[in-house]
Amino acid sequence: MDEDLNRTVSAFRSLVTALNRAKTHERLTEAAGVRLDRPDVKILVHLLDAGEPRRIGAIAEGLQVESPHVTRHVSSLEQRKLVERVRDPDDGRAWRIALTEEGTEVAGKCRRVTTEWFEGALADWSAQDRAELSRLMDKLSGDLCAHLKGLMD
Amino acid sequence: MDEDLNRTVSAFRSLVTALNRAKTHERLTEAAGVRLDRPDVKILVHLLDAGEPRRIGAIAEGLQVESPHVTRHVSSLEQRKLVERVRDPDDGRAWRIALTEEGTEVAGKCRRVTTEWFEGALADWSAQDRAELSRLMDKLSGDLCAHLKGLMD
DNA sequence: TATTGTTATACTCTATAACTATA
DNA sequence: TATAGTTATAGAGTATAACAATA
Repeated sequence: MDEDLNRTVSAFRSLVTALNRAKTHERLTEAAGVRLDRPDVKILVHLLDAGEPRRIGAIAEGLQVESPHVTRHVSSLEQRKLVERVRDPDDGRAWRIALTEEGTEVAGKCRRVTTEWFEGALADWSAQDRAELSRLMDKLSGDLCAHLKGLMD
Repeated sequence: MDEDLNRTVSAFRSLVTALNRAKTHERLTEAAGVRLDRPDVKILVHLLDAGEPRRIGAIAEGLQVESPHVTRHVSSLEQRKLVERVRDPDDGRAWRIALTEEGTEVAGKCRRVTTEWFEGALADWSAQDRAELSRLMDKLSGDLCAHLKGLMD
């Protein structure tokens, strides 16, 4: 009977529920001043975090979705000039998806909105608690993702 | 430039990505030995956490979804005898959704699987880190949910 | 007529399967 | 013929709108 564990899981569930809400995404795009659906935002922010152009398969792997899904959204982002296809330097016959200048700006705005939400929530926290949260969340992420990956094979 | 903040957000995103994956839900239902879709599981676990029968509107509010969505899934769960409608003690003309005995068992299995994933990930952690994670995650959940709720009006 | 829930409908998100291209 | 990606299709998830019921 681990009370800490239950509280952790339950708090995590509440967070996910609040952040996955449709209205939450509306607020995000409103605040960022863009008109993008959720997969679009995920792909742009993923590319921004990666810091370099990535192949379709790598994006799908990173976002844990199937590649046709990525293909469709990348095509639409490409039409809107937010991403473009560039040659893969490691493999001349392949392409990578790169953020355009505008895409970089839009991705930055979207990422910033989420970050600001966390920032707002943590505003009254001590520097020590913020540092501890960061350390433990990062550790949890690493350990839980590894644990789950182990279950998938 | 808050490095802790970025790490917190980014770790959180990874966790959500891994847990929202379609295959993750497959593993959950496999491990629990049930055949339920994601909304079904969410509703059952929500009722179990609540510890008492709840009205449709309250479930929708708790899960942050619209009520027609809850209506549909509750109807299907009712047909499968996992939930049943009982009179609202506070308001004789209204109904509440209650877990049946079997529903309680199924909900418990589902909740336990997720809890065990976290448990597995935290197995090597010190008791102190586990307690700190629980405290900080709970605090984050409260503060961030409140912060977001403030943005929704 | 205000509240709560339901029915009907449509849109968004994501998966699977079948196909294409390229080496 | 393996690999990466695309096209086509279908299913899951959730929202909106219109309606019904009950007080």
